[in-house]
Amino acid sequence: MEKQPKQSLDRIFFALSDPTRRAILLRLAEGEATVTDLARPFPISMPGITKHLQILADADLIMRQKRGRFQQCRLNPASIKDAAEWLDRYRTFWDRQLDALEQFLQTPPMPKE
Amino acid sequence: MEKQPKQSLDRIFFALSDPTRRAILLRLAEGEATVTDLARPFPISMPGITKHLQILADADLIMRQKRGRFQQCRLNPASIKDAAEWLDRYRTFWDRQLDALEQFLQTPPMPKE
DNA sequence: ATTATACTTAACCAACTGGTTAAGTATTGA
DNA sequence: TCAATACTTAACCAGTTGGTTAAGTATAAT
Repeated sequence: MEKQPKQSLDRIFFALSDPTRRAILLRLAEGEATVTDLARPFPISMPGITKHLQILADADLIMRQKRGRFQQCRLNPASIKDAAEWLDRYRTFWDRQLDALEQFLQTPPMPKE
Repeated sequence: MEKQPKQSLDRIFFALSDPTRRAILLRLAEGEATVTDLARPFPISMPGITKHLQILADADLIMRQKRGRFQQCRLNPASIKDAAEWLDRYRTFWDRQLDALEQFLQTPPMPKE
């Protein structure tokens, strides 16, 4: 049913659509952490956290690196920009339309000449 | 399994995670449109489009209004800002961490005294 | 009054999500 | 060497998604 491979933005926005994953990202914004660290605040089993991390990694929002027994997780600086840029582009259109709407609704305050 | 009601950001980011829905939003950024207008570019049945619009409306990204036979759809100026603000906040953290990382990696160019 | 238009609703389907428990795999500490 | 730690993988489950077709409901046009 889903034919073409999922686009990067699809995966990024989807990853951001879950509150646990957003909380993990905000935690990682303070610095890198192990999987157990990341799991601690949540009432979710370790495999559950592993799955969330997989989704974040698939979206290139985080990077992982094994150090001994520990898996260090940290943010990936590249990916978030794509989402922010899409929203910015969208916001530009949006503001323009909003301006047009206001202009339309509002009687000109004083004719220019 | 999902207990608490879905948060606004959850719905917004989820709505943005599908390319058809993002395309619909970009189309609506050019001005309001009917459901049939919106459906035209996509190889998707009308009920499929109706579902996408429902998801966009649930996320408060669009508003709908019946005019005769037609359903006029337009952007909702309020909702997108939430997503953009979350990303901005996130980006701030991100940049800060990126700076810290660069500072750490880089030998100080010249000792201060 | 009938027909065409512009949708929506209902019912279905395969695939995926977000969670679980149980079992497996490295690595470390004693 | 053996047990504990820090995970991951596998298998399962109920609910959701993204699509479908078929049928229903207003509204408009003839």
